[in-house]
Amino acid sequence: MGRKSLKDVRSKEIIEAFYKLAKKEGLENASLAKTAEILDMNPSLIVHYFKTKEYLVYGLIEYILDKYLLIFDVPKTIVDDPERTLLRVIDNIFSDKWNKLFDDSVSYSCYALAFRDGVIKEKYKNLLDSLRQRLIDLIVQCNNAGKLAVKDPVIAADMIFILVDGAYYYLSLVTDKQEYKQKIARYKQQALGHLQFVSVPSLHSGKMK
Amino acid sequence: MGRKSLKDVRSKEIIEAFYKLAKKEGLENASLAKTAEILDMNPSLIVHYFKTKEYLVYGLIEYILDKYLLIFDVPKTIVDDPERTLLRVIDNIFSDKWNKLFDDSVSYSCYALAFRDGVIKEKYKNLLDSLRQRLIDLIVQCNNAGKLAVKDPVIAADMIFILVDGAYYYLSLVTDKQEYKQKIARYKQQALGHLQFVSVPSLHSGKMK
Amino acid sequence: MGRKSLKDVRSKEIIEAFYKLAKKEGLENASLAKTAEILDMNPSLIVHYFKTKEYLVYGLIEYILDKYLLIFDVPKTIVDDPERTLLRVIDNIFSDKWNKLFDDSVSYSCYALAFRDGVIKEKYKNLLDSLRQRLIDLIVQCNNAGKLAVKDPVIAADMIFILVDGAYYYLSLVTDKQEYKQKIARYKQQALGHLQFVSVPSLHSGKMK
Amino acid sequence: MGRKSLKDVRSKEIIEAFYKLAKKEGLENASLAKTAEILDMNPSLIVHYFKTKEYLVYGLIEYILDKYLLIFDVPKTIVDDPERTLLRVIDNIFSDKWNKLFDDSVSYSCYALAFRDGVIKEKYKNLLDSLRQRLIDLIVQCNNAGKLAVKDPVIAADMIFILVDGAYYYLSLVTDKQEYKQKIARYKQQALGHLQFVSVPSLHSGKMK
DNA sequence: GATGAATGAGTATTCATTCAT
DNA sequence: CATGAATGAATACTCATTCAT
Repeated sequence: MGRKSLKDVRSKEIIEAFYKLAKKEGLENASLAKTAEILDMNPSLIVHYFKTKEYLVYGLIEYILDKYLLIFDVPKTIVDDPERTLLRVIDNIFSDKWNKLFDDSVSYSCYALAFRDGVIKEKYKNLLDSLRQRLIDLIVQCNNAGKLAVKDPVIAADMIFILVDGAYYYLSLVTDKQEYKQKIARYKQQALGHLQFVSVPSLHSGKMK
Repeated sequence: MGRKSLKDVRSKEIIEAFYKLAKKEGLENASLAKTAEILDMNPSLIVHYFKTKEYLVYGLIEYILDKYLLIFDVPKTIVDDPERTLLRVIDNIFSDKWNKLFDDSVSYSCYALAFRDGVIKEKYKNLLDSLRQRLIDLIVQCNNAGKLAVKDPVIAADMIFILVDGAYYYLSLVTDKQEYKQKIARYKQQALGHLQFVSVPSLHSGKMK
Repeated sequence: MGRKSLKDVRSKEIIEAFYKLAKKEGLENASLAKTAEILDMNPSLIVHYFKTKEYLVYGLIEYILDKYLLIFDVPKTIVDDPERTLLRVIDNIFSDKWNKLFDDSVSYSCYALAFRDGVIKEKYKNLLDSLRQRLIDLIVQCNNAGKLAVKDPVIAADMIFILVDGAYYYLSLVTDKQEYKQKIARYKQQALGHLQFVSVPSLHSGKMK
Repeated sequence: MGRKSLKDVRSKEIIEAFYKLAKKEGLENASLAKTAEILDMNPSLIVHYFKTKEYLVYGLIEYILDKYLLIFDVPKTIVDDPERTLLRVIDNIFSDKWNKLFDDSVSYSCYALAFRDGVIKEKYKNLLDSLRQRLIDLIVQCNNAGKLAVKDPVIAADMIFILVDGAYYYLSLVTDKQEYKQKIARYKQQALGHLQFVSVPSLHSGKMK
């Protein structure tokens, strides 16, 4: 597909610097000027690439939302086994690594923007729905393979994500490691409860990579 | 000696104007200057009462968090009946009025602040925990009254709030009224599922006001 | 003379706090508000005592200038011996203690004010002239006592103070202790050179307290 | 690439306006905003060139200190004659023009800053020392040319500048022209006294321009 | 593609001061 | 005597953006 244009490279560089900055100082304090300083470039150059700050924020949000899709990343070796894939996805969601992928402050700040910016709102809605859709697909596959007996995969997927979002909302405030571990395990169990396994699965199969 | 203290009155006035502004333009765009303009007062007067913007934000957050406790407001007539009270609280949580009490943008923006400000973080943690505690108390009362048979009220209360927070996270993006209604009903049902009613309660008692 | 009025006590308290503040943050950054905070009092109270900031500054300057007259403080035991008194005064001027009496930053800042404020200018002029006059008086006494043979006491006194002011101007920048000691000794010697002693005095007699 | 750099030109323009302002209203009342207004430019442009007010003050101090070196400016015609050059330098120092080069208020205000700002302190120390060094060099040249017989040029130069700084400290308060003239002449004579001329020089050669 | 000049609006905060109590 | 309310002007600085080169 040819080499990436300088524009793409630069743009990503800028977005990443902007994200880093937002992580450190809060999205509301992340400015073009500071971003440019980090990159040792002229602020006008950022404008050159993004036209306005608004577009840079859009870029940031896409950058963040893209990360969400990583929950569905599973080792190639299990990709053909829907049950193990599904379990691995659930593992991913409730893993530490997953939680660390996002900066809580930036995430909620971006989410807050959705309510005053239609473009952002749509991006988020699309993401949340496509996350659900992919989970639905997985459940259906498992159903078809006789591994699951989920009556309404749409509802099941929705309930699982409701659980996940509510779980992280609370967990993000929990500092005690023991408490955190205990609670996340419980939430995960609840999530699994929404999937009717035909036989008890080899739990945590995802770890066998 | 000294002039009559207007501190409480004025402070509340300012916080409310600040909140109104944040609702309209976003928390990150709500400034002391604009707030003062709304109130037709000098910006320095706000500083006189709040010292710095930070403290005004603290004030705002307390103002918002206080509203959360309104879920537990039930008519005096049912306050002695733990079962009806509990049902009414669940009704409150999933009611439209409740949802409208909060501005989503401001809520998530404030929540985002918790991750870079220990004081705010603590305020939120305290709130979320005291919400849970009050629900636990209610459940225990119902248990004692023989209306519920909840084995672990702590876990039940936690699970219900996880559900609520996750639910509103998603619902806040749902614009279609039909879809909204349908989903919220399902989430409510799930919440009720965490409470083991001894006999089927007269549902939606909350509507009897 | 009765007891000191509260007004005098308070005023002095305020001036001292203001001086302390100016020492720490610079005169240009010393404000009524900060001064009041140090004293844990209401800013309006300072205004109550001093009417405006200008008068507080006048107060500060008088407070500082009064300190200058301490050079002429000598032990009672030698006050009747003009030669020993004179030597002691010279000692005082070039002593460490003397130098530490003044904060350089505040001193020069105050002096700078003299050029845009007639009242301050006059205060300084009066001080510098009265310092000279007192030195003149001492020299004349010594002349009369046959200890000195200074032809023109007026010029001698003036030259000594010129030396002192120039010396401290430079010395205030010298951080090396060795260099400081060496230079101040030389300047003192120069100052003494302006006084024609009839017989070699017992040097540093001032230390014999 | 990039626009033509106006940095040097603009910076000087700004510093000069700032100095003018400080002369008129006092350094402590000289603000970026007022400076910008004088220049009919936006305050943020000053920040563009100086980053913070602190750096503008540094610029001002350098601007002032540079002026001091003008004492050593002598006509080309006498630059090869060390004795005449030296005399001319002494003339410069005690000339009216010299005195008028500096605004007393701004000078002492800047000097006051040295005691709370290491950078400024160093700048001043460097200046005072390099002034001394240049005078030392001149004296040594005169010594070598057999015009002077100064035993310790280092001390001589130091003493002369001590005299100068002390002299101007007092003179800046003297308003009576007659008194001023008389005193400055005396101080100059004292300064010359530190230089051992082998033969009586043609005094005031500096006036022969 | 990149830099620096320039703008103009905006920020939180500080200040001295006045006035009512 | 002392406090707190209130003002209005001022501060340094930041910001996103535009434009010339």
